[in-house]
Amino acid sequence: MTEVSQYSGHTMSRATAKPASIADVARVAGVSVPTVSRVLTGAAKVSPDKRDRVLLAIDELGYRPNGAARALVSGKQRIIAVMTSETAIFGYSATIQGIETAARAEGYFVVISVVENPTEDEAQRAVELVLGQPLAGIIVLKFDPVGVRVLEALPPDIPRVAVSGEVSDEVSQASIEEVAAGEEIVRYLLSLGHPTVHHVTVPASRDEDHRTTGWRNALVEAGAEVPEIIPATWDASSGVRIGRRLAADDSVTAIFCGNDEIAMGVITGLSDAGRNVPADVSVVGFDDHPLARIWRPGITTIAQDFPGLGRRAFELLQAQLDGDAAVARSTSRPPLVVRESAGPPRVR
Amino acid sequence: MTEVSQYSGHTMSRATAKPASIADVARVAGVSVPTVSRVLTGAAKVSPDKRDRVLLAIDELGYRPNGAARALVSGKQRIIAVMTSETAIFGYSATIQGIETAARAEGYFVVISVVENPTEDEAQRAVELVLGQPLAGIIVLKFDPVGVRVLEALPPDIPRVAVSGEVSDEVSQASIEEVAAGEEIVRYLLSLGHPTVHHVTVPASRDEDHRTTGWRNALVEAGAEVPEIIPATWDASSGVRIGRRLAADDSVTAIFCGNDEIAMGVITGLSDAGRNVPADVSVVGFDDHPLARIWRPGITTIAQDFPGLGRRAFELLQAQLDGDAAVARSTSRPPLVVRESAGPPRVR
DNA sequence: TTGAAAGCGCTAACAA
DNA sequence: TTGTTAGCGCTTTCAA
Repeated sequence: MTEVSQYSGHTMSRATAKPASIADVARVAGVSVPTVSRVLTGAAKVSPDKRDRVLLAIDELGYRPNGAARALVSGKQRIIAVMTSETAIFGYSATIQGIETAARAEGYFVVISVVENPTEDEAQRAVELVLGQPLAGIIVLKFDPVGVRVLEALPPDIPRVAVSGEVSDEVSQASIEEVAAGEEIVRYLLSLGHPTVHHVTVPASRDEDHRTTGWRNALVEAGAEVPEIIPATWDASSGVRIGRRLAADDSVTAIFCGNDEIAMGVITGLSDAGRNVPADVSVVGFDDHPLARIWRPGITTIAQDFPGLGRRAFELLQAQLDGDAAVARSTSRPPLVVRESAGPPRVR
Repeated sequence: MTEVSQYSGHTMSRATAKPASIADVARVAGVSVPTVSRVLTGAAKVSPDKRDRVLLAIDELGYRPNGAARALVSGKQRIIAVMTSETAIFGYSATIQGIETAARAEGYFVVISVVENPTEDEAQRAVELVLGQPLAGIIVLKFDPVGVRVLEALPPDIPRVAVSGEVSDEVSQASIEEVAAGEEIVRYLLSLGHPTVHHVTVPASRDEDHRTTGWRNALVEAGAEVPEIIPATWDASSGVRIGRRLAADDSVTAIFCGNDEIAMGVITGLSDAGRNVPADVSVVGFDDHPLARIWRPGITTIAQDFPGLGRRAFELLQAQLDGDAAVARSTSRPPLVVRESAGPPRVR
């Protein structure tokens, strides 16, 4: 139920009158245009007298410099685009937040460009549109196939950084060592005495994402059976359905989920079906979602530092903007966080 | 632990060579600049012959129109700024997502401007910086005090829309009927037989936020005692501490939380202290967080349509951009969603 | 259908 | 210290 009401009136001038230009200010202040510019930018000395008149005129006219004109003449853009398939999912929004914070500290703004489908066409169109804006550079979130397509569609002469995804020596990249982290959490489960570890995945940027590779590595290394992968969607409810299904299978004693929200869903599904976590089944996640700590049982997980990831991506981009042409890579190793959702298997 | 590695090489040209201009294209194609422009914009007929040569030249040079120049000459900006204190918290990110989706459909981009502290100074500085960008208009998220400050700092001649917060007839506003929703969920609790309802709040845009007003209204209307308000932070862990504390108080049988994440925290705190939800204490939230459905017990809550809220905000802004100077308001009534976290009080 | 000319709002280079 | 001149890259008259 939505309602829209109208209040005509008192703001008629807002959209109609065109904004004051620097020439208007110059006229009102009785000085030349460059003098106004000098006051604005502080690039050169202006006599106190004229400076005051300029400031007065600016105030009187409510003048603000035109960003497009400034960008045009200076050739410096202060906007960077983040191209992504998602903005509201935890990992994405936390990464974007990290980018924004780092960018803001350096005087840059972040524009969001969402590309919904991983098709060549859509990526192409999105890239063309976004390049129509006055951009300094682009950060591509490559958590999923959309990022891959976007990177392919990007022309070669624009500064860009990839976040996560496949390693490449063509493009600078900020990432988290997911393979090692996946190995670590699976080894941890194995060390608890589980014969093997089942794996529920979230949608990935390619056939197999890095945490899945880590899972497989650890299993093979331990000589454990490698069960079939169970795919989930980004929606935690898909985890619930999977949990209910898995509850019926007695051979399932440990489950490694692609992220914490899916882990929560799986735990809920398991509990709904009468299985206790971690007494009957151990479940671990990935990411360290803000709610992972307050969930009961607390979710054992890998603490991905998404804001830090975003910050590192921005730093890599900034290096390019400052003229450093080298392709660079920034990685970090996320720690295992042990809580209560995993334990030894029930002795049978 | 972060590691940065450098791969010098093959991309040296990227940052150095300056991009091709429309004049370059004209020269290569052997036509005049306006002809290239005509091909680009499709504004006028161009002979197939020249058109092909232009297209070829564009391709050869990897030419892309300069966004700043276009914005300057056309006077039309395609970027709208969202000014907010937060981007990663559920309600904020879901609203921003709604704005982005609606904006993208109309060919606009969204730039994020985060203002961390609700001080006049910081709001002023943020507004000045963001207005230095080529913006079409601004959407201010007024879920908290930052939005209020930002709105005060905004010059009068820029198109703007407020999302949520205090009603005003100075500025267009998209909001959700929180007062009525707050009343409804508290009445629901009262109808279950609870003598009164305690209230845990999240940080608000003013002394008392709308859902709190609704809570108070419903209590007063029913002649129930109005307990002291318990403030929480945005962090769900603060809810856990509050839940533990409240567990000791036998008079607390129903708790209305400012959002679902706090409700989850409170439930966890209550459970940690040995109290059962909803058998011993009923707890309800607000927002309908994606995890509210899979939490156990499922959280009874108010389903705020944040993406819809964002969409409506954009539509209001677009009306202004299209020359409609009237101040308008768009509201919607969010429904109560009954799950399992609330029930009748235990008979004593 | 095409090109020449003008101009968007601003900053930078040059003289005065 | 100041003003004049030029020019950023593009679109939009205006003639031809």
